[in-house]
Order: sequence, then structure tokens, then C-alpha cells
Amino acid sequence: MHFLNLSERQQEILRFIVDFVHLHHYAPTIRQIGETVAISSTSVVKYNLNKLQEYGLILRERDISRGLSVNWEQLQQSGYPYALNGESVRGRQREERLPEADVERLRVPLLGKIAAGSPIAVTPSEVYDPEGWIELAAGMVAGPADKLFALRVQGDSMIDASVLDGDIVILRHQETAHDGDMVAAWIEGDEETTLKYLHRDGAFVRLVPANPNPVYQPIVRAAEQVRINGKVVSVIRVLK
Amino acid sequence: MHFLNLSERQQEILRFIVDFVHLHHYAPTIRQIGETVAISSTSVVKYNLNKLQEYGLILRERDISRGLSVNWEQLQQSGYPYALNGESVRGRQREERLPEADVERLRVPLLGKIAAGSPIAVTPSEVYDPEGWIELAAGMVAGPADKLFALRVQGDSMIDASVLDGDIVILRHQETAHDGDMVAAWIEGDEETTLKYLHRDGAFVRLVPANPNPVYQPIVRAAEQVRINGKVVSVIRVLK
DNA sequence: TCATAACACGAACATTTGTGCGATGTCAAC
DNA sequence: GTTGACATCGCACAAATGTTCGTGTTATGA
Repeated sequence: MHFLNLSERQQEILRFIVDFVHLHHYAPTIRQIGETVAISSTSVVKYNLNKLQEYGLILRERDISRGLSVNWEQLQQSGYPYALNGESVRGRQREERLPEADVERLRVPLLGKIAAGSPIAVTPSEVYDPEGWIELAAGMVAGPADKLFALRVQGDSMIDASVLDGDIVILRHQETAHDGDMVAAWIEGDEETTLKYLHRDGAFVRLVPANPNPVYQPIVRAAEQVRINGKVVSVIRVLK
Repeated sequence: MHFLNLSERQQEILRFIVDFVHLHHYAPTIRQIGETVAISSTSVVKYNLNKLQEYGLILRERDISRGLSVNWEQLQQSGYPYALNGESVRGRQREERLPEADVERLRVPLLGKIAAGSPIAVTPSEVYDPEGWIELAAGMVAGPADKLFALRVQGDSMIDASVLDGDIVILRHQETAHDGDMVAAWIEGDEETTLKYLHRDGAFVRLVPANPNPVYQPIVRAAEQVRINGKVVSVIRVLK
């Protein structure tokens, strides 16, 4: 099935390109490829790029910066696993063993990023997410699957909620929440949005960090000073 | 929400970018934009590009040639015509470039609990008595989808990795890891398994907490005192 | 009418980035 | 040992490309 025999390097390069494009939505430069694949010479990268092009796995436009793109169809047919459909690499055992339980998939829009100080105004700026949509298995969120949206966490502002830079939080849009819910809340005065557990105390609300470490203290505010943007239903961290 | 009021030029530019990307699989340069939209000055293009970026309609990477991409979601929500009748375009483009849009589900065995002090004695192949299965969308783990298993975190022992009680960690079983990988490591002497970022230092390994809070300090051990159980590829937190 | 902001121009500039080419190393075939 | 295809290296070079800055133009409102 594969008459293609790519060298180790070529495979690495291809994989990197795929990942990079996937991540940035634009192609890497020859030098960027060289760095990550540990090739010191740009011409060597170019050499291998030409090979890949001969195989039809990538397309290149002469003299164009980053003018290279992946030929996905060819890539899929090549039998190399980078096509990201995962078909070939899947563990067989599991699939056989299980009946086709039909888990519903959810498509959740990734609306932007959230950082302390920035309200969730659904205005993504510079940082971009590859997908635009987050795919979830239904079991990964609690409750109804409507009004869900996702945000990428930027910076360590949510550390006290044990949410790290780069994490993705899935929220359900709602203005109210129950005691004990983790919510994204906008705190007037602080001009800051954070993730906290919500507790009511009469006319006050207590915003409690999820992180039990004592360095993170609850915040208490008058109820009208806190605006709830949504309830957090899931936190996802994908490590590379 | 934001009411977008794009100038004629900005609309033209946006339209051109969409078309161009669709056609070439890479973004146009400032000058190319200028030519087709009849703007003689690159800085004017840049000026308008900034506007578009402020609206979140495009994303730009500073100093990167052709480092610009379209924010499809925002475009869609903006209500601009080409976003709507671009529906087909958009869909097609996505499929071409990102064949994984058809996300596969992964079924990962949940093998038990992890807590400080308890080694991860399980390897997917050996022990085969999972408590359950975790369903994931393929995009939620990086790399090949084999040898994956899941563990439920018990207690706050992983707090320094920003992993809370009840979280689920997805790991790929492997004995080695690269610098910077988050791994589940068994530390001899401490008789303890934790999640940490791995860094090598000659004959030593440094296990660095994911939580940048200074109360959590790196652990340094001789390399042979640390056994890697697997690499963490994802962390999932489902809130009730 | 003046001030101000938004928009536009173009040229100089600094980087980024692809290409070309001679020299070197490897390895199997002759 | 010699030859020659392959793969690699460094490096110089030129083209491609984003940025900055001083200046001009056009609205709009006080």
C-alpha cells in the first residue's frame, strides 16, 4: 500500500508541518522546520521539502514565504498516520470489545480567550485556536448541551482555580448559578474575570478558589458587584 | 454585542483574504492585498488590517510573513454576507485543510485511581479490568491514540500540577519522555507518584510542578530514582 | 473656524525568508 | 581504490515582506 518510503527526517518534517499548520493556520518557514527537526542548513530542509513535494505530499509555491501547504488528500492516501484521522493507530482491542455505544458528540465554539482583566466579550484577538470548534464527547459535560461555549485561558490568572495557561474551559452561558457551581464571574471594581466557586451569603457572594492551597483566599463581594458570565462545566488541558 | 461597521475598503480586504486563502492555502501579503484592493501604500493596508484585527475578524502574527489568518467563527457571527454565503466555502475549506474535522472518538480505559503514594502499577496490556471508559474526541489528545489510559485523581496530591481531586488524567503509556513533557513519575524513596513536568539535567531529573505558584518547588532526583509511568496527554475536569 | 480623529500616502528601513552553490561526508557499485 | 548518487553543511545573496514615520486629506463637531 505504500510505495512511499520517506526518510526519518522527511517524516519528521511532514509531521511538523502538519502540526504547525494545524496550530497556526499558516505554514512554517524553512528555518523553522530546520530548527525543530534539527537541521542546521536551510538548503537541506529545502532538499527534503522537494522530496516531499515530489511525492505530492506537500505543495510549494516558489519564492513565496511560507508558501507551502499540505496536500491532505495525498497524505491520507499515503497511509502515514499524520492525517489525524487516527484510523490506523487506534488500539484495536478496545474497539472490538465494545459495542458501538453511541456517544453524542458536541461541537462547542471556541470564542476566544479569557484572562484576568478581560471580560468575556467574545472578542478573540491575537491568539488563535486551531480548531475554532471544540469537539467533546457528551459525557464530558454535565447537564444540557446547549448554550455551551469554550474559552482558552491565557496567563496564569486562573491558577487559583487550578486552571493553567492554555487550558480550555467549557462554559454554559447563564446569568445565575447555584451554590457550589464553578462560574466565570466578572467582579466590578476589580475589573476582572475569574473562575471561582460561587457561594451566596445573603446579600453577598463568596467566590472561592478551587485550589485548596491557603495562599488562595476567597473573595467576598456584594452580590450586585458580581456578574456571572456562565457556569463552568468542564476544564480541558491538552498537553503536547 | 459588537456592532461591526467596516469601511468599504475593509470589507474588500476581508473578502479578498477569504478568497485568497481559500484559493492558495496560504495568506496573502500586505502588498498583494494592496494591489487587488487598489491601495498603493502598504501602511494603509496594515492600518486597515489592524482594524479588522480589532474586530477579531482576522488574526495576525507580528513580523510573520503571511502570518495572518481568518477567524471564521467571528466572521460567521459578524453577519457579513460573505460569511453567510461563504458557508459552503468555509465548510469546504475546513475539510480540505483539516480532514480531522470529522473527529473520531477515542475510547480510553479508566484504569483506576492515582494518589500520592500509590504507584501506577498498571499497564494497559497487563491489567485489563477497567472501571469504565472515557470517551474523548480525537482532538483532545496529542499524538498517536494508542496506549492511552485514564486515571482518576484522588485527593489533592496533584495540586501542584493544577490537577484537582476528581480530575481525570489521560496518559500514554511509555517509559521515557522528552524534556518538558508532563509525566506520571514514581519517585523512589518518596514512594510517591505524581504528575510533573520532566526536565533532564545530566544524571538528574528535575520534576517541575505545573503550578507556577512558588509554594510548589521542583524536585530533583538522580535519574535512576525516577521511573516514568506514562506521559500525560490530557487533563479533564468535569464539574457537576 | 479650529481642533480632532479617522483615513490615506509613500518612502525608508529592518527582517524575514527562499535560493543557489561549492565543499564535505557516506556508502554501495564497479 | 575510484566513482557517483545521495544527503548534508555553511554561507552569501537577493527577493519578499512587515513596520515605522512624517505628511497630507477629509470628515465631523464644538
